[in-house]
Amino acid sequence: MDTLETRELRYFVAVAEELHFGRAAERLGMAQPPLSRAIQQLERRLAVCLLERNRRGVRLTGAGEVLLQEGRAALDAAAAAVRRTRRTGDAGGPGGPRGRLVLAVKAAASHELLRRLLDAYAAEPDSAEIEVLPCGICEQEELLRDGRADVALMHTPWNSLAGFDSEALTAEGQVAVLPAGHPLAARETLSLAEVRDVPGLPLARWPTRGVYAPGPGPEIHNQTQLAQLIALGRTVAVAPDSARSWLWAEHAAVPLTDAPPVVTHIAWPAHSRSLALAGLVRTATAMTGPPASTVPAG
Amino acid sequence: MDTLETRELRYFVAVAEELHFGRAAERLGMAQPPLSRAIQQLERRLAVCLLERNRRGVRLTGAGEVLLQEGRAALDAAAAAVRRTRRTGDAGGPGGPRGRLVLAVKAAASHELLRRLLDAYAAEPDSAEIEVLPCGICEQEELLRDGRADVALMHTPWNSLAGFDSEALTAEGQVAVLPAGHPLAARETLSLAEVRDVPGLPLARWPTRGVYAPGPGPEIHNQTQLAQLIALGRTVAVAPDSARSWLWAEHAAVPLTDAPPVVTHIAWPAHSRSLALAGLVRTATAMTGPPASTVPAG
DNA sequence: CGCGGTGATACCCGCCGGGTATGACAGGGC
DNA sequence: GCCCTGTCATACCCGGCGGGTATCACCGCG
Repeated sequence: MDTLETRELRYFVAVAEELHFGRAAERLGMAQPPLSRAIQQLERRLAVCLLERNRRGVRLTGAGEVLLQEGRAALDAAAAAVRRTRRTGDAGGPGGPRGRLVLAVKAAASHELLRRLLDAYAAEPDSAEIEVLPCGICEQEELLRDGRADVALMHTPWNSLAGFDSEALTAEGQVAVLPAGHPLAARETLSLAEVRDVPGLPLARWPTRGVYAPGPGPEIHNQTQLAQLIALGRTVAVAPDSARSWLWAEHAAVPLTDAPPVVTHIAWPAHSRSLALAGLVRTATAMTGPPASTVPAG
Repeated sequence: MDTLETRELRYFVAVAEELHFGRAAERLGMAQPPLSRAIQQLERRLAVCLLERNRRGVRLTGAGEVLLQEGRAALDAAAAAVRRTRRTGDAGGPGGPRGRLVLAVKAAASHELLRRLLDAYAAEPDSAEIEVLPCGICEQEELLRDGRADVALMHTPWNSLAGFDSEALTAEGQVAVLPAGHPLAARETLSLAEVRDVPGLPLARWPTRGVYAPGPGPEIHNQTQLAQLIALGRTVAVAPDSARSWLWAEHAAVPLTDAPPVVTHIAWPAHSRSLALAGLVRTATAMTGPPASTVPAG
């Protein structure tokens, strides 16, 4: 009628991502014919054309693009429902997830802040157990959406806070991270423009909101890989001030004068009602200074 | 395995809301035994106890409360996927919902702003058709979540922007709306405290984020009802300045000195990629003054 | 012109979602 | 104490449909 089963969404998303019925069916662990039929039924029920079948491949229509986007969100929501329910079920007790709270943190970022936060929260009366889930660059948003995490530390402008509740915690400047021997490493300060076009030293690219900007530099997936590439003199990176904590001897950090500040936020799914989460957020905001910088949404 | 069908979510949400298998089954248009079995299967698959069956009724466990909340969100997301896909499918064309855009507006609020916005947007080159969906107080959030609307005008602090992208448009003060003959109606200004305890004239209550605060005053569901009750001398209300536009002769408006300002935002589901929506938001922000007041989330 | 690779069709089967009938059990009225 | 009522659970059956296999229709290509 006017409701979609998650099975149908799963099927469509698979096809829309693969743009190939056979591969999609394989990914779903099923045969191709039933998948074709399911998609046809879907299109008939929605009375909408989702895919354009040219011989040789498949393309998405406008409606298909919308369903891909919205369907992913719906699947994430369903997965989140399962995960969060399971998590609270383990520990039991009413009033939301009381026993365990999964905190997603970019690996090796916000290290000092994280330590202080965990210590301060553990000292609170009846605090929940915090499981720290280290994640790749820019992965926090996905983890929050699909329920693998309950709360995350995010860094604007790298992460997007869209769709989440959040509180700003701290702000910091940015530095250029260079090979120690590089001529620019001796400078007191640098500008973004200077760093951007160092001859023979392309700027490393990491994803902003999940997508890599085009450019000549290498695509960075984790901080170790980045450190190595810099140490090898293959790239230069722009990173928040706190990155100094993981620099090697072969690295040099030079403050940037005109880079936007990096703001660390604690973020969680909108409308979360967990007591444990509320306590953690209260601890975090109280710790990093009173309501100097809070987000208006609330 | 580790995925929930929307059917199962629908069933559980019905039971969790009714707290009664028989009534829930009736609401779902099915018999009670299969519903009982479905919920049992659900609990077994999640390996979590969701309901506490005392003889004489049913109660939610902590996990059950979480699943109710998350399940509603997932069902909304699935419904939104259907609705938005259908809407764009009608008009066809790639690049997101191009043909029609549904704008949810509190009936009779922001009237002047709305008119200007619609006029300005219609004047844009290749603008989409805007369908205005008038809605009850505080209903916009639900409409955006389940896809009945694509974009909404919201008013903090009445509405919550949590979970949405938004841009602030205008801010205005608030006034007390009194029966014209009332002694306080002659005052130049009033304070919230003065309005709150006028003898024999309890403050009208309308929902903040969907829930009514407790109090002696009448619960307001729409603006006409409110206007009538005020005119009859049964209640007094606090309303934004623009409410003056719908006042009757029997009403009087007195500015409040210490009420928080009401900010009108244009809000839309996070991560929306519609070109038409982007155009509307651009028009709205450009119209109400340059980037004086924008929300940081991007 | 045959071959490979695409998605669609035809057909069959077994599972499971749903219905009906009934049971188990507790509370309340008399 | 009794039975009656209202609740959810169990037992059993059936039909639909989701999924599999085999095959077709079509096109591009060497």
